[in-house]
Amino acid sequence: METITIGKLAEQAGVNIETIRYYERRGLMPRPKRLESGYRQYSPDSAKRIRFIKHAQELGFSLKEIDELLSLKLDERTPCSQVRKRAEEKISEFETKIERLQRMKKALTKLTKACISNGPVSECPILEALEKE
Amino acid sequence: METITIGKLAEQAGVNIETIRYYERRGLMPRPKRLESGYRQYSPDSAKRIRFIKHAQELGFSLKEIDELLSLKLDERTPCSQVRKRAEEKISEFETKIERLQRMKKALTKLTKACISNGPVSECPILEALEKE
DNA sequence: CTTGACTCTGTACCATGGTACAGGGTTTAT
DNA sequence: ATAAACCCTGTACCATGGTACAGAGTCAAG
Repeated sequence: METITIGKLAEQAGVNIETIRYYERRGLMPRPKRLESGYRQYSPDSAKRIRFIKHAQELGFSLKEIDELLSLKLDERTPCSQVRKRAEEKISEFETKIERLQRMKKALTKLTKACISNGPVSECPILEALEKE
Repeated sequence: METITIGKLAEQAGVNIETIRYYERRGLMPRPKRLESGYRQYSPDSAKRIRFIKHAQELGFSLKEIDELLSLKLDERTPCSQVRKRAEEKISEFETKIERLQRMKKALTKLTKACISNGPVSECPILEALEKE
């Protein structure tokens, strides 16, 4: 199994080297094996984890929340009921976000249509989009 | 038309007074009319705008991006083609976010099912969720 | 066997998005 | 008419999520 250095990993994941070390300090990336020199060695799919973090941030999750998401897994130490409860909470957060994004999308779609047809549209249509709970 | 003070507005919108003044400085909230005393007067639906900002932040938009969203409207000064182009860009951003959230949701749904049935599931299922572009 | 590109730790600094006074004026309820 | 509860501006501070050195060691190509 070949391994890569932090520089390569940073390149592959599209982030700064310092960001990876920062995630390690925060506990978001596991502490990797080291060479005798102290150099970190990563498996190439560590990049997946970094990209996940980056994407989740773009969806409005904090690093703390992302940590919680990444910890959601079945193992011997955590009772299934607890895993399920936490997963279900997250699922409903996702649903709320999806709905809001869909409303925003709809509002802007309406705007582009009004635009083409020179039809009427409210002053700032997107503003209404997230209103009704 | 009745108006409200900044304190009432903050209460209705569920934010700190200072946050409203901060948004005003940032240009996210329009500068309101003032009483002779200097007190800001808001219309009650200013709260809508604040809630929009808060929700959009939860969806991963920065204040700068939110400003752009709020400026997307038809008016005399902006050519329709430009409004449309910008709206379409935003729409496709929304779509990317929606898709990613749906993948994450699916991954966790799978986890909860595996959980109930004691079925197999990958070590960290959510990690795969945002992978394939 | 050296030179350049890499890595290490530690600490300092930065941008964003607020939040918290201080010091002063205003409004309102009693 | 006076206290409590507001509001004003200005400036300082804070948390989060990085980013940037400094000073020192390591690796790999010529």
